Amino acid sequence: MKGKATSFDIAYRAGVSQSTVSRALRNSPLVSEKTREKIQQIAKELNYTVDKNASSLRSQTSTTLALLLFEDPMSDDSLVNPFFLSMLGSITRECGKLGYDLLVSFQELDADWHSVFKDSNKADGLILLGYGDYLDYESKLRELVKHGTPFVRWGAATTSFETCSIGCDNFHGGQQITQHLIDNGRKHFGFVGSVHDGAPEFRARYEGHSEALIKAGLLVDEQLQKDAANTEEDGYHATIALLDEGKPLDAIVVASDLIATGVLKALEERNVTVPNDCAVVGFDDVPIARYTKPALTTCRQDSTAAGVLLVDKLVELIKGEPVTNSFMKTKLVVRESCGAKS
Amino acid sequence: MKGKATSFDIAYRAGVSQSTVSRALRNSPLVSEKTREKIQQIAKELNYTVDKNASSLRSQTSTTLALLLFEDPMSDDSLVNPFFLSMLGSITRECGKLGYDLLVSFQELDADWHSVFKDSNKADGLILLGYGDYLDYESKLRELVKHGTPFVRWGAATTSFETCSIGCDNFHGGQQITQHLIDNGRKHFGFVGSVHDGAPEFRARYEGHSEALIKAGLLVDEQLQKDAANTEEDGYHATIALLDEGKPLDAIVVASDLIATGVLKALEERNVTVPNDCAVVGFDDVPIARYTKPALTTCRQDSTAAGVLLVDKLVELIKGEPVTNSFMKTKLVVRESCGAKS
DNA sequence: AATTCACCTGAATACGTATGCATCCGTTCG
DNA sequence: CGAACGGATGCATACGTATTCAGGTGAATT
Repeated sequence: MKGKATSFDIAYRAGVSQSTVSRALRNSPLVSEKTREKIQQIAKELNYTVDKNASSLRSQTSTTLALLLFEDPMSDDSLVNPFFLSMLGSITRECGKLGYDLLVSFQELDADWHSVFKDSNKADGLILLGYGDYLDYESKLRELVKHGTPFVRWGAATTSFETCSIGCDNFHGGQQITQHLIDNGRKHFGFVGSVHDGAPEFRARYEGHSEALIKAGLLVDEQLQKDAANTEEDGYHATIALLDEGKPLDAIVVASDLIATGVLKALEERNVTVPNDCAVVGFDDVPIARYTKPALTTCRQDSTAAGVLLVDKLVELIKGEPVTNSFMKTKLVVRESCGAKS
Repeated sequence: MKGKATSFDIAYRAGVSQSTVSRALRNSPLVSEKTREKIQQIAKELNYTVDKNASSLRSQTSTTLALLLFEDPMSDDSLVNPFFLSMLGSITRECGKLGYDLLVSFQELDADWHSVFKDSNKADGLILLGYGDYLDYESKLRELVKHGTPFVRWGAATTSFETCSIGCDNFHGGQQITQHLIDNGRKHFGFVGSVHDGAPEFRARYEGHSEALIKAGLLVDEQLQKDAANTEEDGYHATIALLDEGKPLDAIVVASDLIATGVLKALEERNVTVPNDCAVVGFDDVPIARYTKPALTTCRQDSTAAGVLLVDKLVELIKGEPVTNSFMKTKLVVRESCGAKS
């Protein structure tokens, strides 16, 4: 026995043909129980493993999913959006459970990722992760569809054509968390997070936020909405700008927890007490949210469930089953920064 | 042109043989520059991608690395050790840079992961990530070595046989951070983190810690060392136990940041002010460390550099180049919890 | 006893690429 | 002028598996 054992080695030892070995190992009903057991026994003894490349080549299916992470190229340190990271855990586990391998990679927005993975048979399907609707993002999705490549993505559904999107109801979340502040007597609201050219998720949250204000008969002041990309620094600067407006302010709704950390920093620097002077709420319920100075009240997206759902739906797609978009409920997590507990 | 384009399709269009196409696409010097350009041109037009399975099967090399994460099976929520998560980012990026695909998976400790990945030709080499020296961990490493499977791991070097380990100098780190507290006048030390049957990393940190105490002529009281696995909860309970000893205590050295969050929680509950009454220091410099109530003074392991190093070394190993263990310096990060800034 | 049938098994082939070996052509050298 | 040679290409094959198709056996049916 030199080199790795092949199905021929097993066949020889079992006194059968290679075909039978292949069938036995895949639990085909075509092979009798007795020979199957014998073959599987020998396979175990030889420490045999099916050669993935040969198997995939022959069957034209790789039993592998590819997770593509899109990210702001600027943040070239290892800092990845913590929300996506925590999804990664459950995606990985779910893949393992279903017997799929998982390929992980970062993708530049301008690269031709849309053809590489499927054409090269590296993966049977794609999981797309990343905030934002970048310039040619949608055109590439369209190409995937045309190409017949199975894929799922986290985020808002595209209305223009059929894809499988899984996301949380950002509009409702924005409404929910704003309503909570209103219920606690807050009246003068600011909003920090890009609304104009950023991620559509942020926009939806803002719209939900505005809706809640309007319903409560409160003012929506566009000057109190400050853009911020999904970083602590942007949150800091946006908040400084917000405070410099000099208008009354007793609550800030922030588009993400990560941004909110910067908001808190700015408020502390300006000696604005949270939550007494001003309430702050985030979005995502990232691990850090529990540890910020006043612990952050936020709107949880269940990343674990999301990861599982993404994988399950993708596998269904691959198997040719019809799949629909799916939206998850957000859940209000009340901590200290909203002042509701005092 | 039905289905995906193959090298034969290109050959036909270029008026050459499939062999020449294969060579041209791999930039072999055997093919003339003119035909090479022509072929690459056609390949681009056809949106051709090399079939990974066929290529790997033929060449017996997959240009893929596998990242195996070992983890306490108990924590079945998506919570992964944040330190490893942050390494994942740079590992992924470095793989991309070197042209390798990356396969990510969690592994049960008892599974036969040691044979699966290499034998099945899924990956050319393995990256092993996870604290701890579990029961048959070393015996499996031994098997990998015997098998000739290239692999690298994060952690302390095994002395018993040749492997490529990359880690930080935990002993030095423990010394360093303890010395810092001593320099700031602390005299009565506790230590929280498993030393007896846990991860060897924790033990090394404890030993460095003890060494610093001894050199300074301070007491090492074994009753003030409390075991804790790498979770917030364990840190909490260990600290309660520590306080219940009733001995004087003005500094706690903690084996990891994650544990330290639990330590802080316990101290707050018992109305022990940090850092005035008692200083606390962690280890790792996890993202959360910046956000704990008094921001955590800690000992940074440069996870970005570590990830790059792991990948680079593994690729060298795969290419048959000799590789040595490598240890990274730890860096003291002074924040608020040690009291040095007041 | 001849036919059918169900149940297993084996022979042969295809998946798409990479590579050792043979070939071919034009050039240079003795 | 024939031989030797180097550069560029083609031919044929192997990588290890999955699957189609064609047997082959024994039992059951007519």
